[in-house]
Formats: sequence, C-alpha cells, structure tokens
Amino acid sequence: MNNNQPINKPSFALTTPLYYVNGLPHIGSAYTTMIADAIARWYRLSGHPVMFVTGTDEHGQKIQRTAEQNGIPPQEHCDTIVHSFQDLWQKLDIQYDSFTRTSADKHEIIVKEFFQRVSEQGDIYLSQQQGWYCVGCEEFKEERELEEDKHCPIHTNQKVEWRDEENYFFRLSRYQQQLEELYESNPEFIQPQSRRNEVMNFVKQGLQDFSISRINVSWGFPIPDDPKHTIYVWFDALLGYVTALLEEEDEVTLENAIKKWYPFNLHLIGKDILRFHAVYWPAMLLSAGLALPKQVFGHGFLTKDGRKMGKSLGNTLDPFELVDKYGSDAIRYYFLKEVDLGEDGDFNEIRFINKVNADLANDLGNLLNRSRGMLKKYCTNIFPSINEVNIDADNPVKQIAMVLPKHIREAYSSYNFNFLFTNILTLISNCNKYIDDSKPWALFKNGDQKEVEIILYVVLESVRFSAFALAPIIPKISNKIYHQLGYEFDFNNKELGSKIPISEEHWQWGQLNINPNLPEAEPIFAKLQLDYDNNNKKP
RNA sequence: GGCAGCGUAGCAUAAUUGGCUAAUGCACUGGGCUCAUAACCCGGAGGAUAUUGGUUCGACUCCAAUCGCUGUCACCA
Repeated sequence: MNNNQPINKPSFALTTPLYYVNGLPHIGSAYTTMIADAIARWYRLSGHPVMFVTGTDEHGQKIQRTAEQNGIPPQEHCDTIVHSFQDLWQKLDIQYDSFTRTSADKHEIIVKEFFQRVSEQGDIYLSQQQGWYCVGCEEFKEERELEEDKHCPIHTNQKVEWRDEENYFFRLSRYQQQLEELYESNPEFIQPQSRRNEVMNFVKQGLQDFSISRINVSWGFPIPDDPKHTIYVWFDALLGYVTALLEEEDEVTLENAIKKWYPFNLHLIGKDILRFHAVYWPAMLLSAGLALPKQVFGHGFLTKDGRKMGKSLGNTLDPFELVDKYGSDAIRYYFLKEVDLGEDGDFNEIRFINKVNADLANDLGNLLNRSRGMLKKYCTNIFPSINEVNIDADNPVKQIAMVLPKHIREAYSSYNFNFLFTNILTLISNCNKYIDDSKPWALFKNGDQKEVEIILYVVLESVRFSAFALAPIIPKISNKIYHQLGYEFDFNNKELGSKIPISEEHWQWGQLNINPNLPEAEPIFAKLQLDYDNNNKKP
C-alpha cells in the first residue's frame, strides 16, 4: 500500500460572514461558523484543498461612536473585540484558513482597486440622499417605518437624524436582467429554495441603485479622489472575502487575490443578510468583471426555549458560557443535528442534554465501551485478524454499513446533516441490537471464539467508521475513539485527509486493523449534567 | 394589507407521483439481559395529521374557506 500517494481533487473555498465588531460574538455567529467549519473539515478529510474564510467587519459610524463612548480609538476597540472572536473560534475548534479584517491595510488597496474598476464601468455616480438616518442601523429609514416620535423601531433608545447629503451610488439597476438570468440558469445559486423565491420576487419588482458612501464618518476608507466621503460598510465588507485570499508574500492586487481560490464555492450566511449576498454582491462582481460565487446559503435563526433571543428579552445564549459548561463537541453536535439547516431552530437546555447524552454517551460511547470490555475479556492476546471479506454478506450490520459511505458523502455534499446523523445513528443502534441478539457472552462460554471475534470486529469497525464520518462535527470525540481503537490519529490535523489511505480507505467500512496494544478502555464522552443551581436562578 | 410558506403524539422530525394498521428519536412506562457510561434490547401507552366542507374506490398529501404562526415587501454582518 502506498501511503504517500498524493491526491488531486478540486479545491473548495467557503466563507462565513465577516462579523460586525460592535459587540462580543453571539450564538448566531457561532452557529454559522460551526456549520462552515464542519463543511470545511469534511472537504479536507475527503482530500480536497480547502480555503475557509472568516473574519471581521470593522468600519462604520456605529463602531466609531461605540469607541468614542469608551474613550478609545476605533482600532483599539476593534482589536479587543476581534480577540474575543478568535478566542471563541478556538474554544469551538474552528479551523479557519484565513481570518480577514476590513481594517487591514491591504484591504484598503483591494477596495480601492475594485472601486476603480466599477467606476470605470460607469457604475458609480454622485447624487443626493435625503432622509431620516438611524446611526444604530447605519441606514436611511422610510418615514412610515419610524415610531411616532421619530425613533427607529430597532433602536428605540435613540432618535433618527435628518440627513441631506451627497452620496455616491452604485448602479444596481443596470444588473437586474443579468441577475434574473443568473437565478434562472443556476437554481442552486440561492439556497434553500424558499429564500431563492424571495430573492427572485424582490428582484422582479425592480432594482434601485444604492448608496455606497457616507460623509462625516472618519472610520472607514475614503472614496478615491473625494476623501470627504467614506466607503459605506457593504461595499467595504463584502470585498473582505476577496482580500482574505491574498497570500502573505503576494503583492496586494485584485489579480493576485483571485489567482488561486477564487471564485468561492459557498457563502454561508444568516438569512438576514441574504439580499446583500444574493443581489448586491453578484451585481458588484459583474460590474468589476469578476466571477460569481457558486452558491449562497442562507441558514435560519436560533431561538431559545421557543422565543426569539434578544438583549431586551434578556434571554440571550452566551456561546462562551455554553462551551465552558458543556464542551465544544456537544455544542457542535447539537446545533448541527437538531437544527435543520435553512430552518429556524431552537435551543432548549434540557433537550440539548437529553439528546447529546442519548446519542453520544448511551448509544455511541457505551457501544464502544461495552465492546472494548468484551474484547478484553474474551480475546485476551488473541486479536481478531478479520476483515470485511470474512464477514457474511447477510450479517445484519454489514448490510447496513456497506451502503453507508455513499449516503454519508451525499449528506455532506448537500449539507443535509439530518440525513447524515440518521444514517450514523441507525448503524450504531443496529450494532447495539446485534450484540444483544447474538449474545457474545454466551458464545464465549460455549467456546465459539470465532463467532465472538466476528461480532466484536463488526461492532468496533462500525464505531470506527462512525467516528470517521462524524469527525468534521465532533473532532475531539472522534480522536478519542480512534485512540481507543489503537490509531494515533489527530482529526485536528488539517493535512490528515490529503493522502489516499485516509481520505479513501477510511471512508470505507471494513478497514479496521485491531492493534494488539490498545490503551485502557475509558469512556469517550462523559454524560452532561444539568446545572440545577444555575437553572434555578432564572425565573 | 400584497406575495410566499407552514400547522403531524409532551418535544423534535418522517411519510417517493394521492394507496398496507400515519413512521422515527427523545421524554414516559412494563419486562428482559448482564458485555457496558443506572447502559443496552424487547414490549406498551400516547394521534379526529389545526378546523370545516369538498374531489376520489381511497386524502397528511389535491381543492375551497376559516383560525393560528412565519418569512418578505430597498440599503438590519
């Protein structure tokens, strides 16, 4: 077997949004990032070169004012918040390949070059923008959406301000037809389907140009040749994806940025910012003559105990607290399994604990633990030298297992995590049933050693396969399982999947080689306990 | 208000183009087993599939109305 055969698969580039640094990271940002990380990990493990981009969006009047209130320069404010994002990503085992910040020097160069290109197309012009402006939202409001006393409905604590100013506009209206053709000829471009319909309806109604500059905002990039204007947040922020692709040693040019990974295969976003990614962004790229991303996926929102989360309701879910309390794997597992990507999903602490304990401790963890126990008792120093070929085709577990790799790949490549978990849990549950039905303890007493060995092989291999398939979701647990089976694997090693024996062979069922020197059996996932004290504190 | 979508056991989800007794997991409950993390296995209970009417040999599925919920209707990372 050639262990060093390189593989050559198409690359995959994906992004999360660049998160706005007006506050500490919230659970919604964590949710998006966990999904993106799982997708990125799956592609890497399957042998694809991956570029996973995340980062922060740092400009705008809102940041400027927050910093002023705290008596610090905006850059300092951003640095602090950015650290907390990076800290959280580390706690959640997020493996990004590029972390991009819109306050970076090189980003300014990219933005200016892009602006220049769009400008040369005649897609930028100066005009007058009048209206009520909410600094909190950083946008103009229609009279009808305001509360009676001129307060913004979202930021009820501050009045909107009347603005009458010159703004630069982007000629979005010019791209209506091209966008419609894009949606029509690429049905997968906007996912899920329901959101595609919304966007298409929106575009069909006609597109207005949108303003891309502000005056009296110092925290941002000046418009080339007209420095009293600052480039507005969207034009700036979306381009952060492109800046992220620059290599350290590259001269900072648009051409260099897009030379390797561009265009993106996937922009994973929350449904609130779908329009910017599915309408404005492709139009901007069309104008600049750049290729379009393959897909924009707008996922749903999270609720807590069935209610919207919000500071005013005081029911936010703090991701730092959650990960400190329960660990990254449990959280990653729950949010990917129990929330249907695309739909809104709910977090309920009791259900969270029940599900995670049932699946990871009772079913999967205990399955490994009980079979490791039997291996020790029944196969002392006689380790089964069995492989897939020795196992009857009508073995109930093998029958299920042999078709799994295909389903797992389908599930990952279509982001159908429900399907993924259903398949794995069916395998695990059938292994538990298989043990109970075939009673290896009785076979052992009868002296049917070979039978016992086959049963244990089938089960342990199924656990291995499950660990491999779930490694993009629960890397720590998968590491522990592999360790228990005698492999020294690190699923946090980004290079792991880049060799054929891993990315191809381990995806198959029937690969297990039981190492005679197994470590002591120990539980791979301790059951979570509901924190009663903390829970009772809350009304 | 216009447009779009949704309503299935306590909870979360399934049911190819209408077709076996509406399925699965969690939670609940009776039993079994002993290899195991009080685990696992078998069984049970729990449903007018939101309501009403219609089409059909047959409706969770199609049609209509009603009630309830959600999204969207221009610049909310």
